[in-house]
Amino acid sequence: MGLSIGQVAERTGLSVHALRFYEREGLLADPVRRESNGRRVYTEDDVDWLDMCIKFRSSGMPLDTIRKYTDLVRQGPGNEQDRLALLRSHQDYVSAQIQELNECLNVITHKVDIYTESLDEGTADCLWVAPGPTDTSAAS
Amino acid sequence: MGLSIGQVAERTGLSVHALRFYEREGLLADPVRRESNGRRVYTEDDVDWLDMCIKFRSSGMPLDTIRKYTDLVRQGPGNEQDRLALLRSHQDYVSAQIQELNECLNVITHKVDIYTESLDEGTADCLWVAPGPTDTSAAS
DNA sequence: CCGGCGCCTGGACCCACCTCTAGGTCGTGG
DNA sequence: CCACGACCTAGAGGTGGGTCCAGGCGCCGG
Repeated sequence: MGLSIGQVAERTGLSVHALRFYEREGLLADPVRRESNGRRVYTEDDVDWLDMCIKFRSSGMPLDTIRKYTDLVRQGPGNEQDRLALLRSHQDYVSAQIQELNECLNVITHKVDIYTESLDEGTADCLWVAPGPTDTSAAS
Repeated sequence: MGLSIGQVAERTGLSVHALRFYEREGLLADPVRRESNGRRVYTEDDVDWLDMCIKFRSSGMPLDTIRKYTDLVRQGPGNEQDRLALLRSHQDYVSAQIQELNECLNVITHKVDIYTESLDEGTADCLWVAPGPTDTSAAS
């Protein structure tokens, strides 16, 4: 049931270094148990928590905010509104990000299409393309 | 028709510093014209190009890659396949990002829902929630 | 008994991406 | 005439998020 840091690294995809780093940074609810020799022993719950942290991170939550959330959880019941607020705020952030990325994707796809067409038709000229929908102008 | 760096900053949302920085980094197709006194004069096309760079950046394209793209464009016609490859690759990258963000959003939304329910029902207990769909366990 | 692995710590380092500073030039308005 | 604000340059500094290294321990197989 106890996992070594190496095993956790393998499961989570985080490096051993990063795992220690995250711990130092206070991102783990409990500071990880140790064997008598000082080696870390992780539980499955630790791994679950880390997976969540990874989701947070990969959706752009700064370590600092993860730490705040962790602190709230560590404090135990009673601050659920705070946790919820934090989560909701991140939820909004992620939604906004997705929207922005979709816009970017549109622009890029538009450009890809133009290049593709031009190449298909051999008219590899006039590839100065603006991001606008009605293109008459400059710069691509 | 000519815009000062300050005006461009305002339009693009980039800082004056960032605009100079981008120029130094070779992200502008042409190295920006100058007035006799050395001040930069931007055209509308420059702004369009910058807007595109911003789209690239905000979708995670590193400056380095933007520079490569810029170089290709600067070289003129003949390398459209290369440009297209670069764009397609970024397109894939952005799509992947969107997918990942959607997964993250699901997880977060799931947690938000759980907290919301619990708070609604006053059962502000047992909020140890795992990211999995069938939650029986630990850590949130 | 030795080599090698996996782990430990603290701190130095790195990278991308800006941002800010110092020190200076114009040009305009009061 | 002088202050002010916008601009210029080169280069230093800062931030976030790790990565890596030196130096060391404990255990295991050969």
